[in-house]
Amino acid sequence: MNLYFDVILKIIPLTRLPRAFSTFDYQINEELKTSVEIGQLVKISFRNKEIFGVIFDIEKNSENEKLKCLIEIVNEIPILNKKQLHLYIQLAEIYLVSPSTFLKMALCPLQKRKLKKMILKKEKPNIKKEKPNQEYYLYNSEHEHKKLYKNLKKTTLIIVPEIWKIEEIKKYLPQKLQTKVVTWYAELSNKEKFENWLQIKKEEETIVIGTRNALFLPFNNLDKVIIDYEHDENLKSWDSSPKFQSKDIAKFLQKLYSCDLIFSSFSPSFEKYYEISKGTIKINKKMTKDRLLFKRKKINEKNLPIIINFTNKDFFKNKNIFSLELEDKIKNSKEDVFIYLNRKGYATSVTCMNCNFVESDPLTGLPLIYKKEQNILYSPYNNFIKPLSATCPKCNSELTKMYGYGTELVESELKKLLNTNTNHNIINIDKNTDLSKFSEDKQNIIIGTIAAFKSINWMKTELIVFLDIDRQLAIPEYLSTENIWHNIQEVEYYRRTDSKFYIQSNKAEHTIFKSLGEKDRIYRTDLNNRQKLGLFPYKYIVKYYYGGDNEGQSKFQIEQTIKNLNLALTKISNNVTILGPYEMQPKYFRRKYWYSFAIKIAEKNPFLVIRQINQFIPGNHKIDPNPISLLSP
DNA sequence: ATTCATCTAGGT
DNA sequence: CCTAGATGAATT
Repeated sequence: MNLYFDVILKIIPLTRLPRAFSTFDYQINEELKTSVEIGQLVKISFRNKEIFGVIFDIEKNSENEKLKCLIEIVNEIPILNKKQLHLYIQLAEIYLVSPSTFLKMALCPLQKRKLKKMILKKEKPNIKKEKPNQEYYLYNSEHEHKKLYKNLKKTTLIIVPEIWKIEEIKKYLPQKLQTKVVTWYAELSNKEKFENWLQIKKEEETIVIGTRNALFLPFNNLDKVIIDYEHDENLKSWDSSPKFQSKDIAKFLQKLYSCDLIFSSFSPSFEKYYEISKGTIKINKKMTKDRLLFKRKKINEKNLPIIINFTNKDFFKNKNIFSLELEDKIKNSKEDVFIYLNRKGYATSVTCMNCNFVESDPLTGLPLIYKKEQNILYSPYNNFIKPLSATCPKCNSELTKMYGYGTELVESELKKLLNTNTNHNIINIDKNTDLSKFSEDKQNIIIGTIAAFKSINWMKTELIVFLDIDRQLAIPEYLSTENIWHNIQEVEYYRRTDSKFYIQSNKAEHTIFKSLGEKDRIYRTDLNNRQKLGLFPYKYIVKYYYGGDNEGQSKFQIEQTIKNLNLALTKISNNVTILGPYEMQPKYFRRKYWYSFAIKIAEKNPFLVIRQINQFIPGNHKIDPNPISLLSP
């Protein structure tokens, strides 16, 4: 074979690889040598299999190494440009994954056969904007929301937090633009992904509406990126690695394509409120003289949510979950009712009313969950099971009772309350919603978690109830206040103006409830608090964590890392502080013991610092920049 | 990560 | 002696 030895191709294989692997070296034969280019899609032999790869770099082979040979160049026109490649590499360094992870997200749907037919266009040099804009679009109604999508042009990427919102946005577009829409979300089949991917590559002008993974598609050019429902936690990849926040990635895209960037929502995130009030991001609304973003409402205004004071005593003594007032409202309702709970399951924990003892898992330290069918307590994180005792193990009091409850208990209580033979239809919604359960002619009473929001027919709903908001307020995460706030605002945004919205709580004095008529208050109070504690958005937080086979080793490992990092930090930046080490909640999870620490970065560009710091992080550690939870792995 | 080879306990 | 499952090394 006629091998060409003086050139090495640095190739990123399109297969999932651990963090430590970035590029692999290949050589190339004489006839292909002249047409080789950075960014081309190529076929390589990797682990005795033929797979695709992307040429990342072309170097001189000074060592005269013997290497495997490139099989073929799939397409002469590069599938990614240098800037895009550079971004994926940069992101890989930040999120501690192999570059192949991001390349796979960009090029995931490529299939062997069809590829040969693929026609790629040579890139046209874009006329780049002098100064790309960053703006906030606040909308208070569907009408205002639609306006955002009225004058879309060229190529626009719209990111929404959940799949079902893709269709919602699509309907907002003018008719003639709707035909140009390409959607992108994980549940598309490989075939659909390939077709949509091709369309994005081929067409000069497309409008892409998708969930967070659409951020990594290789666009030829981008005019505008819109992050809608900007307050929503699902814009964060919180459950799978790489754990990116879409809003962070969008800023990288703005640099790459020099496109406009719009964040929008009916309920701005606290972080964006901070930016708006600081003037770092422009907004489409005028602030008042007092620099308030929202108009104040009179407390007696009929459409404000109503707080029902429901003390622990009511709950324990009556053995009831509804206040009398609520029972009355539910009984007298004629149209749909939506009862919101923040978690599913039967009971969350068992507690003694006398001595406050809580039955907990000895391993994780977390409260055990009561399983009605077997009358047992169990831990969801391991196999720990324990029968429920009638008396408190600590003080022998008989007052051991459930605290916290799920949709099942609400369902059975509702049935008691309403008698079963009447004209209503009780629906318990979990993640797998069956829309056929909804009745057209009967009154629907829907019990659900946040997942139920998409199934509610708001025009038919006259009563909305938040039942156990106290439990959500007790979650020891700094973002929990903000999340509850957005939950309430989501109802406020969607519900009919003549509907009633009741919130049952034993913390009626909480700022959240005081803020219902003057929204700016909760933003300022919570932001003040975050400033004091040095949290986001005042400091950029990065969580590092590690799970080992035994507790001591995990703790030691994290302590070592912090030690090394402290030494390194003197050279990197003075504006970084370390929080921890601390054990995670739950500390035993997926057969590992988890320890963690977090860093707080007070720099304009935190990602530069993160890339430097990551060099001192061992390969077995995980990273979560801008986390939604500091405690859980 | 995933593959692929080697090792091991337990059964025939 | 065979095999399913476990363990571990290597990927250009």
